[in-house]
Amino acid sequence: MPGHHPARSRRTTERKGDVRERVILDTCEALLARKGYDAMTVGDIAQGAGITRGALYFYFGSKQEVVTALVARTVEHLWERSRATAQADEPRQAIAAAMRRTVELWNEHGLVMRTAIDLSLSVPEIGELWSRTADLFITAITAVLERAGVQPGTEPDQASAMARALCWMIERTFYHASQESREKLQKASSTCEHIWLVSAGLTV
Amino acid sequence: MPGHHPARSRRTTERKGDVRERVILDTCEALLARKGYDAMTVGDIAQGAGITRGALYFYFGSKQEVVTALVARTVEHLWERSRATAQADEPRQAIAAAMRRTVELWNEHGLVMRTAIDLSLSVPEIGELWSRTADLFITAITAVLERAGVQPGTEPDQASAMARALCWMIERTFYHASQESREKLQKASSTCEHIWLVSAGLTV
DNA sequence: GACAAAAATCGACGTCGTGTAGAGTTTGAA
DNA sequence: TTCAAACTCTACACGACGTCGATTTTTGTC
Repeated sequence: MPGHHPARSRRTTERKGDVRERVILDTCEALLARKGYDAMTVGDIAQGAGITRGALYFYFGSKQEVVTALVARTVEHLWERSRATAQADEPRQAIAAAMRRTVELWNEHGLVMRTAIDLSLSVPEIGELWSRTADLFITAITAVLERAGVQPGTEPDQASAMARALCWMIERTFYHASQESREKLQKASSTCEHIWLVSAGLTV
Repeated sequence: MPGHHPARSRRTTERKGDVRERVILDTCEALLARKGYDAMTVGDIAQGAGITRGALYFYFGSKQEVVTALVARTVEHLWERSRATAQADEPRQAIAAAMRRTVELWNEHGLVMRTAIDLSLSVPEIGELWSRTADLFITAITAVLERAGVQPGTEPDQASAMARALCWMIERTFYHASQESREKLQKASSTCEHIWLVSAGLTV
């Protein structure tokens, strides 16, 4: 997101600015945890990164751009992880694996994910990023449901519609649980997994 | 929320200020729809209500207080409506009735409800208001689940935990659907109802 | 209907955070 | 060495917020 100076591609040695950029994002993440988005000021970020406001505006055009870059960095990581996870064939296993992975993601990046959700409305760029991420999950859930025998086409239990609802359930449940504690997150995961299983027709 | 002058209770004739207060909230709601929370300024609200900024600060201490009052007004209405709805005995009927009512509420007050959700984090007062509202729904869902035979105590399918997850599913699904169209809202409702039914063990 | 108290309104002010401008310094490749 | 780019800083202008004190209008009472 270094919008100002386009030609900083193909390069072996790391520019000083690349480091700064990373430090800025790290600082932003820390401040987000400590003060929250509204209370966090551009001056705070700059100070935390050891530069002045003026210098920060060389890297990012606004406070929103900083946070957008932070979200982008995190979301990038989510996508990587999603790609890396092998798709199990057996629905029960697939569901268990997916929930396990989701718990991990929220444990590691809960703060930024919550921020992304919160800012999805006011910062369209972030909204886009998050919605693309959600679509990834919805697609995956849909696949599992269909493999478990849920009809792809008939309303209202068509797989994709159900997948969407289940995705929002997981998002919101984890959103809240991740604010509390790891234990809550684990319990929330169990509950969501159970509902997912039942919805897939895999009753115990 | 007329915090400034406490002793305005028991009164038959309506003060001029009571009208203004209502006009301010109405204006705020309209602006919220047109520009969104961030873009909406205190000056905008005042101008829309036909007064100056200074006058508005006589009624409310801040922009947040105005929106909080608006949310409070709406939430009050939700509670009223919830109380008025008779609790059907038969689970299937109860679920159908609840979803029907939820669709109505989101159709009428979707904008303010979405705003309440968005500001739950940054405005603690609103967070409290909304969380209390959610608890109402969770309690209701729990009751239905238990009446349908879901164990109240055993993990992870204890009724209250499932109810919480289902509540968040409905909230988030309706949140998104109500931004699109009434049709989407209706479809979303069907899907949520289906998942709720299945979760209650009332498989078709 | 007059009059005092309360309610309501206004305009001006100080503060804070944002984003921009321009000038100066460092870095690195030719 | 030199020159352009990458980088940094201080200073400024703007907009929104919230406060203050003075002033006008409304309200209830005699």
